[in-house]
Amino acid sequence: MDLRRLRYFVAVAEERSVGRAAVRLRMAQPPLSVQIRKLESEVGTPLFRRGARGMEPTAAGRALLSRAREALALTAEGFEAARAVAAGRRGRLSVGYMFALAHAVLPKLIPELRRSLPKIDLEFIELSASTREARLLDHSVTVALCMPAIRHIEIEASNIGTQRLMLALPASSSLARATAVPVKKLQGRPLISLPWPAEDPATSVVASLLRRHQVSMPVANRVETVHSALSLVLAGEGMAIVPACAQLGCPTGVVFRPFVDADDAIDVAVCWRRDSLNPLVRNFLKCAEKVIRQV
Amino acid sequence: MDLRRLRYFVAVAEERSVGRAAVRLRMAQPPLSVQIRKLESEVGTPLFRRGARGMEPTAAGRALLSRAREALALTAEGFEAARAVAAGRRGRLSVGYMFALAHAVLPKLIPELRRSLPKIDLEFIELSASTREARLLDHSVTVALCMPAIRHIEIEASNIGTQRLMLALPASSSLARATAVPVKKLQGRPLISLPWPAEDPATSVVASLLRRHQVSMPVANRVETVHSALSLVLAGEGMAIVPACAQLGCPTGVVFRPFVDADDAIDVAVCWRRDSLNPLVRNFLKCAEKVIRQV
DNA sequence: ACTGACCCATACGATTTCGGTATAGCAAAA
DNA sequence: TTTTGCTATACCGAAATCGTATGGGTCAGT
Repeated sequence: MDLRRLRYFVAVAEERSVGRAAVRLRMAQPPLSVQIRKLESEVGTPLFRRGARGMEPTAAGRALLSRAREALALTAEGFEAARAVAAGRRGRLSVGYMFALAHAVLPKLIPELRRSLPKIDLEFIELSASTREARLLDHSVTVALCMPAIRHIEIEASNIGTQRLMLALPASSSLARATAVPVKKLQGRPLISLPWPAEDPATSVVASLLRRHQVSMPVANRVETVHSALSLVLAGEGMAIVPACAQLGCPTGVVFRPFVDADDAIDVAVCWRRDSLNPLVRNFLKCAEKVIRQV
Repeated sequence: MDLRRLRYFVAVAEERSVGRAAVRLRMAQPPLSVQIRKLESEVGTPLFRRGARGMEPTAAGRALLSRAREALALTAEGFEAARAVAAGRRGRLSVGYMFALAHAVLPKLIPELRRSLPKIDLEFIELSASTREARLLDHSVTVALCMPAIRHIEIEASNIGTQRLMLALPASSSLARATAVPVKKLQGRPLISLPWPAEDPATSVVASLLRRHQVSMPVANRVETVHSALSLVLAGEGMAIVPACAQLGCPTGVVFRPFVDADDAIDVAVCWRRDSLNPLVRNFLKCAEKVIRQV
């Protein structure tokens, strides 16, 4: 059961001649003739009818022929598939993303991925900040789109862009009349807080913004997602400080204002397991960087 | 692209260990290790992650694995299919039959064929006497069921049984009152003739029967099939001398009577091209002989 | 009928490839 | 650290493969 013999067999069957098949296979005729006979003795039945004008496959030969062709194609495809997977052109890529980035990023990111990596098996899952980390660690997502990057010993991250922080507030609020708001004006107003690691000043851009301006805002609510925060803003529970991209797909009745005296930004990052040697991660990063630049 | 390497690869992937796979393949571990590395260099990418506890297929390895399994199964099946075709257990068998045999033979023959040759691709085509020969010669049917055998230089035949000749006549005929009819009584009565080769006395059993009894019957009509003959008998056009099996499925109003003084019979034969080395023919013959004995 | 053309089969020597034994190298468990 | 359990490398003998030379059979044309 040798694949080379099958290749020889297919060539002879197609050329209906050992001599012509030998030319096609770039080899001499006698060894090819020997291989065909070996195949026949291995199968246990003649595969060709020999005539003075060439060889004609028997019914048994035709039965083998179609399967031999398939087997050859299948192994060639198997090799190609292995190479494609190794190069990150194929495989399964599961992306955990946060809702806040959905409207801003996905409509550009997904077409770009489909274009440059057409054969991959792509899956997007919306996950809250806390579950993105867990799903990354248990391998149920390959990469995560985060703001900011997940900080964890087993997780590696790459910043692919930034989003300016803006104040989200009800359209009816008196602060909404100005096109930009001084940070000081937030003093004492209730804040809808997102689950950023407030303990770590380096990552909590909101906390450091307020601290730098010596402003304190009582936390009115803690929510998991930017989307939830905006709902509570609309409900009049308070204000939120969120990335600019949250404007897209935001309910009417909530308006966004930049700060007069601050242009703090939050990092947009792609995160993945440090031990994930999946080359798709690298290709995904390239696409994501290209897309984020355009946002 | 060697099938042996793929077999080795599948074994290693399944055992997740070169050593255990070597045991399964009944070979030593080092050459197996070499073959795996050769496969990897041929594909151009690592297929396993080597650890101290064994080998684990990479994503690329898994992509190849499923296709390698299929390719192996396909070639094994190809070999088996070729053997089955050679042994006549598989293939396409197209049977041309005459309507007169349909009711008597087919209900027993077809189930027997399906039972003893379950994998063959079976086709039954009703053909008139003249077309059976043509379709046999142009390969569009494999075998033909005939009464009597086709005589042709390229066609071989095997008699598998006989059918007694009987007189088919209208129930209203005066001759129908007796349970058996003397041949002499047919003198001068119109005959519905079938296209048997009247020129050749050896094959034309009807002509020889009449000649032996020195009886002559004017030919009222010539028809292609026994079925047509019976229709004309019913229509009062004359009488027909037909094989006994035509009684089955015969229209009411036509009765069959044996001859008092003759028990001539016509051969039932299976015919096939002399150059058709199709082993299915042999197996078909066995089935047909078994079935005809029971009729 | 004979001859030439064509094609497949066989023989044999040279090369490549493969499998076995011995052993080194390496990482995790004891 | 030592032991254990893997895989990888080195080398040699055996087997398979390929190329050249040649035999043998069939068909077509003279």
